Amino acid sequence: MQDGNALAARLDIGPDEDRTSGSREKGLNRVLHILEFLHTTQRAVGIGDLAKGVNAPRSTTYTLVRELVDAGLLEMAGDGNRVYFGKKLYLYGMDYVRGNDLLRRGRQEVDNLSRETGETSELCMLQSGRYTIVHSSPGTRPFRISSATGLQIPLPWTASGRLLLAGFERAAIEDMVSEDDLLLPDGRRLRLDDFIADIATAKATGHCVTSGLVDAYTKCLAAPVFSAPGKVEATMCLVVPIDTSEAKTGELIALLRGRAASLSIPG
Amino acid sequence: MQDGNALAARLDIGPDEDRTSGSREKGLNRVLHILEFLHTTQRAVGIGDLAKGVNAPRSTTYTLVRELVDAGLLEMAGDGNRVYFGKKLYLYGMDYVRGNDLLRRGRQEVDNLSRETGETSELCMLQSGRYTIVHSSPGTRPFRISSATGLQIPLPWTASGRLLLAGFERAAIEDMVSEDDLLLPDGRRLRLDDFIADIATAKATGHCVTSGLVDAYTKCLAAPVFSAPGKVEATMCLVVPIDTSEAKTGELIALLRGRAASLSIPG
DNA sequence: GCAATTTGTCTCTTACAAAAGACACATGTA
DNA sequence: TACATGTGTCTTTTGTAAGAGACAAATTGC
Repeated sequence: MQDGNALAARLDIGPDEDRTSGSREKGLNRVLHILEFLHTTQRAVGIGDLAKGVNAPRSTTYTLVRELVDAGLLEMAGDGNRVYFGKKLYLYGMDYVRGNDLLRRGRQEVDNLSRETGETSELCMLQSGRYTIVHSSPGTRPFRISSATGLQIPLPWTASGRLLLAGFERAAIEDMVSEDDLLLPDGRRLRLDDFIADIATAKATGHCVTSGLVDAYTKCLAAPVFSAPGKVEATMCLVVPIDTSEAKTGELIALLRGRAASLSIPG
Repeated sequence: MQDGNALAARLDIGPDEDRTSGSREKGLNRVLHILEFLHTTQRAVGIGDLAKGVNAPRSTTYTLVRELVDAGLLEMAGDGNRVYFGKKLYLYGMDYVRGNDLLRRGRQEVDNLSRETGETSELCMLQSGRYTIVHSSPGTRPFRISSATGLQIPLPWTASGRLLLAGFERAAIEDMVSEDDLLLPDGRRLRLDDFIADIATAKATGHCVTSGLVDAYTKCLAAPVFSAPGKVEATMCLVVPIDTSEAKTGELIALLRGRAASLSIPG
């Protein structure tokens, strides 16, 4: 149970396409791709399209979908011949929540925070080496940037990303961050060394602010939630207008840090 | 899309043991068993125990668990070498909720109902041929019978079961109800014909009440939620003390029917 | 201290699942 | 009327994943 080593978070399902040849794939992998595909499309999909989407043979896809539907992981969507996630997945998901204090309390705290501040608030975690918005609660502003729950964003684009990587070795970080990830939405390219420096700073100060990284109009404030001394399990973050005053920003950060700390493991 | 036929809901994952010989199983099936096993145990499980639990070869189990953990469907539980559901399943589950108006509104309505009445309230659905508590909200009574979400109970034991089967042919009902299901917790055996008669009554009156069926102290009131005229998609139910007065019961049923109707598809 | 059990990783074999592709039947559209 | 496009179900073939078993290392128990 050596736990310090860098092999902790390896994701080998390869995003998608790099399966160049139509090589034979394990059924389970096909299923994982199917689930992931449905997650990204966020809507019921025809089986034909699904086959294309995960680029699997039609026949195979039909078989797998039938099995998954029988098992309740997928359901035929009401209208016709489309499939989407099924009740079973919901039930398993609730089991996860039930077994996970942090998530349960975190969701609560995020909802509170966004209600109290009026800003969009999010709970973020590392999910197989990627930054994931686990729960978010929209603010009351007319224009809110809504990042869907479950969205995966490159780590370097976010304040939370910098905090989440606080505990990792350089090698592990290099593993998790691809070249593409360093290319910001506005076209600038972040240098890996700068990113790693940011991480160190974030670790030291105990919070992180990024301005105009994912889009030009927002600032992102983040604070770490610890599951053990030094181990960042999650972050809470607030998304505020980029022109929010220094003073106000400071206030919010203080609030955020307090809440995040209250979620952390006692010690 | 013939939908009247009885083959609709067949669950062939066979509970567990009847796999007499060590016949070779598809990986996907093993995975489905693993998920189901974790769902029933409701706690993190060691991989060895898991292999025993789903009675699969250890080597296979290790392989599958590793793949599932890499994919994020499972997670190694904090303490050591146990696994439980992972964040991915939570995310997929939330996708399901998002894509499912009924569930989303139903959860809300159930929460309201239990808050207003002080009684335990539940949203129930048919899940691959079995009765499932999809969401429940505990009442304020000192002794509350808490049936965990996701619990699967034999259809004949419940008021909701009678409503959920309202649209089905006799043959389909026979398919879904086993001999064991007809044996009530108190040892009495329900006759299938009586059960089917109950279903007809429930369909006609638009609600259903059962007294002391799952336990001797409670009454269960249920009302149907329709997804189309005649098609019962779900039920809402209230669990109240068995000695609740006729008058009070009538009141609650009226309330319940109203709420359930409000969830039903417009028509 | 030495057994007995459990854990995690490896190798090798063959039973069998994934894939290819043919088929029947709908659609829509030039 | 022909012609493309999509859907759902077959059968056949073959590449490989599931499984048996052996192993070292870590945990137990007595």
